[in-house]
Amino acid sequence: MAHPTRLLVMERLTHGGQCVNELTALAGCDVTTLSKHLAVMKKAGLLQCERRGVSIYYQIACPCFLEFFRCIDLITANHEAQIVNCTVLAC
Amino acid sequence: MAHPTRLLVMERLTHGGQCVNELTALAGCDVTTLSKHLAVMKKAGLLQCERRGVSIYYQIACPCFLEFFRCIDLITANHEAQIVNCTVLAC
DNA sequence: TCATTATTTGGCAATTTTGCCAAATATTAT
DNA sequence: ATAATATTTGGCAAAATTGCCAAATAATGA
Repeated sequence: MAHPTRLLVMERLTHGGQCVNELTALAGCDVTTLSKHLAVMKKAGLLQCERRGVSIYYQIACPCFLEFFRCIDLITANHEAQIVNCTVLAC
Repeated sequence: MAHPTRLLVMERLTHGGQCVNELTALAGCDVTTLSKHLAVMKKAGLLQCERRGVSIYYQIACPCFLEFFRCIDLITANHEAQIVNCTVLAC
């Protein structure tokens, strides 16, 4: 999951399911590239997908994943603060 | 952080700080390899370190990181359950 | 000071991951 | 059945990461 494109997709999916097409536009890469990213994350258990007509919608498989992003945001915010102000903040 | 050795180290560090030497023994790789892993995670803001005499102790920089592991454990447990029993479990 | 132990850094070959192309598969509408 | 749209798969070159060696740096104790 530690790939910029994958993180972008995951963060987008925390706001609701999306089809491959739309995620591709968001990521700005080839559709086959994104499809493979999605396949890897699905296999890992991070995503589920369901077909709706002609499109396939991906969504996050585990609600607790939202906490993960909150954690990451706190870590990076904390880290920035350390770099900029040289102070350690509780997070 | 998405590397087996790094995950192993991070999980170990959730139980308290450790010096490079001990973490190396745990990971079973060259000391220089582990040192580089630690440097990367420190630079990313995941770890802090402090010298105590001759050794350098690394520790997790952000308490909320514990939630992350809980989340990952839930995802993988859920995923296993889906593979084995073909049922979707709440997590 | 010198030797010893702990850790980091530079360098580089080996491995792994990524990303695009071409082709295949699946669904829907005509 | 055929065409059009959406997605996946196979293949492979390019890019990134990893891991070990040799050497450097840091602290401690004799």
